[in-house]
Amino acid sequence: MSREEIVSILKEKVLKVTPQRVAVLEALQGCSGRHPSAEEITDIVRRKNSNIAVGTIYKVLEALVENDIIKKVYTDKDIMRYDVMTSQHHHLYSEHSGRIEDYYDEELNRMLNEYFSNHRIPGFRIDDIQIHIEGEFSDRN
Amino acid sequence: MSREEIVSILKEKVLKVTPQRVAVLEALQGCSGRHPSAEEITDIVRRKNSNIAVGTIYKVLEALVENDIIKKVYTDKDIMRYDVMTSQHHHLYSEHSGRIEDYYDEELNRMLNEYFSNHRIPGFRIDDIQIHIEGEFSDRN
DNA sequence: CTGCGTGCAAATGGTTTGCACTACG
DNA sequence: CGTAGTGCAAACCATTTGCACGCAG
Repeated sequence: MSREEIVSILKEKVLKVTPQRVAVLEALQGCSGRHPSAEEITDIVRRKNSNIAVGTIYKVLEALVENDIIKKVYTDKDIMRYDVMTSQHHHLYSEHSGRIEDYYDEELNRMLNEYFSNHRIPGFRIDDIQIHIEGEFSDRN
Repeated sequence: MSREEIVSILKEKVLKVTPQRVAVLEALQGCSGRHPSAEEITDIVRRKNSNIAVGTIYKVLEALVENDIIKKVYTDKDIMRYDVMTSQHHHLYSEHSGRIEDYYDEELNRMLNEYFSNHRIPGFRIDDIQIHIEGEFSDRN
């Protein structure tokens, strides 16, 4: 996602293109797969760009979430984490280290989508399906 | 889960059987499927039983989570919610109302378990698989 | 120009913590 | 009896909010 792409995404959603919004998106994009918290994003932006207020980070993140540009990652902790919106994927969680990693699996997606189109849930309209896989990373850290 | 069962579960985990722990488990059990927050649990316990300190609620919940008697429910909000441990099940989330409902589906469990025993994830040991189904409840509120 | 977006600092509120007291085993 | 558990209130800290100022469209 180049700066150009970021700008066009923001324009498409009729969001004003500000240096802060671009910087936050670049930060998120830069550590894609790490699912940074607001604090980590603040650090990254401050290191690379000019200063930015913490309140602004939260307001920017809120605007991006609201416009479906990024997503909040579901966790069992009280620190929110964020994810750039890419194609349908799942997450590997390590309770032990707090690490959350993306898991892409087209075959799994096909299987799930087929399963749920054949097994409607009465009284519920499905918008999105995500698998939370809990366990432990072994070889890597 | 009767009071007797609750007592035996606590004893099995070598946790002291206190009125507070029993009350919290009864409350969780009583609104199973509602996935109450710490505050809701406090209200329920205070209504039925004697007074209980908020700090105690959190300490009790922490002990129960640590001993695999209950689970934290993954959310994208900063208010924690809890779930009694029952057989493998999934969750329906309504972003709109904040409602989280259990979804039991044996066929789905079989499919997932089979899929992941045939598709090991390199460098990751799976302990638990849970599907987060986002959407909207229609007929019921 | 005009209002949306930002910076700053104070407020909020769920959760945690420290410590004296209680009661389970 | 001794120690894990509880009550209470203060502390914590991620997130939110209000308001004056600045800049994107």
